[in-house]
Amino acid sequence: MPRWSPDAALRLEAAAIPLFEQQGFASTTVPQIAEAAGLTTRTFFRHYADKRDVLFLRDREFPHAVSDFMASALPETSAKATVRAGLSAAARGIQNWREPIARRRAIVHGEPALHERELLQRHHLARAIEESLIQRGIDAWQSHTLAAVAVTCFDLAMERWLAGPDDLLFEECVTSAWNDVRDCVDG
Amino acid sequence: MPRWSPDAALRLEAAAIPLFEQQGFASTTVPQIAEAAGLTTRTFFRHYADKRDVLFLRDREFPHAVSDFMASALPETSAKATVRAGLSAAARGIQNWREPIARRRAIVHGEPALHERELLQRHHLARAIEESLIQRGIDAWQSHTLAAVAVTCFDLAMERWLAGPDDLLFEECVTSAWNDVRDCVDG
DNA sequence: GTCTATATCGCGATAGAC
DNA sequence: GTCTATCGCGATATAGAC
Repeated sequence: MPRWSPDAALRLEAAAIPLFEQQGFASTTVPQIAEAAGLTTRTFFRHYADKRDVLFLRDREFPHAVSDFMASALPETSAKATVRAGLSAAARGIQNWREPIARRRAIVHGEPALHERELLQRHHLARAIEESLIQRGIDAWQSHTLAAVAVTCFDLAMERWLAGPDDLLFEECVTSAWNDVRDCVDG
Repeated sequence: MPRWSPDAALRLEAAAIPLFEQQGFASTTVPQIAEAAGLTTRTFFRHYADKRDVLFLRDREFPHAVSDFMASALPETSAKATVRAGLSAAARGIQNWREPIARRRAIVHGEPALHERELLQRHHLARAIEESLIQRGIDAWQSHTLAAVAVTCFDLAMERWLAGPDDLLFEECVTSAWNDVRDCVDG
């Protein structure tokens, strides 16, 4: 075993979230977070680019997960079907995480600086989807458009899911959101 | 005439943009910008919440312009038609500003911190559209969805417009982007 | 790990506009 | 006088340099 716990990033995240909830993001300092995690300020900034970043640890794996999923899809599947399958898979993957997601969302949406960061993360997700589609031989512009539509639908579905009852299936929200978008542009 | 020029915010913006272009955003300090505008650091922060904000002066009027336009539309016009008319009007409004928009875009997209801010601005725009639609009696969820689709299309159109030839009409790009989105969700 | 620059903001004072 | 925009000083925390 190493002298220091190897999960410093996770411990810092676990220390930060309750502090943000109790005192607010702005009035929580990085030294406070580091001390609560039993680490130093310097260590915090070695794991996270800035104070906001501690709330986006999980998001780092998303682009990787996207390219893994897209690479594993059957080559003959259409671009739209592939993307929809990916959205469904992502929806099923987080179905059991509603409560922590909602808590984190409350923090993020309560602070413009954090909201900004989340929107950039969503943009990076769109880029990952776009690149995977291009890898599959899809036209660049169509890939770009489809990726933008996908993240828009996912976001709409997320809002509907979190606003609904406890047993609501995220996957169904994705389908609803997709149909709503179609009706919007079509009707 | 007042002792101070009343356009302090504009002068700070005019001073900042060339500095960002020449030295980069990160290595330009607020005191530098203030000095170039003949003002003090403290004054900079009274007009702008942070250093990034100086690049988003124009965006402040966008939500207002949206609600003005939507309020002036005929009540019997459908939600979709109203939004599409709004996008076309906005497209015509900036048709002659391609070069400064492209320059500003180069700065913003070169710096993640600025890109973040732009994405938040786009989100506020979507909220403004959404609220105007609700004012017109449109269902809340449909307003939300339509607003998200609208900003997505506008953004796609902007990219296509800036990537195209000098005489390309932004309004046509909006139509193209809208059709592409429809084909994506429909096909 | 330590040191330091600089972004950010609170407070009090000032100077003209009306 | 009152109001508003500016200035100067100073304090703190982030964030990067060494």
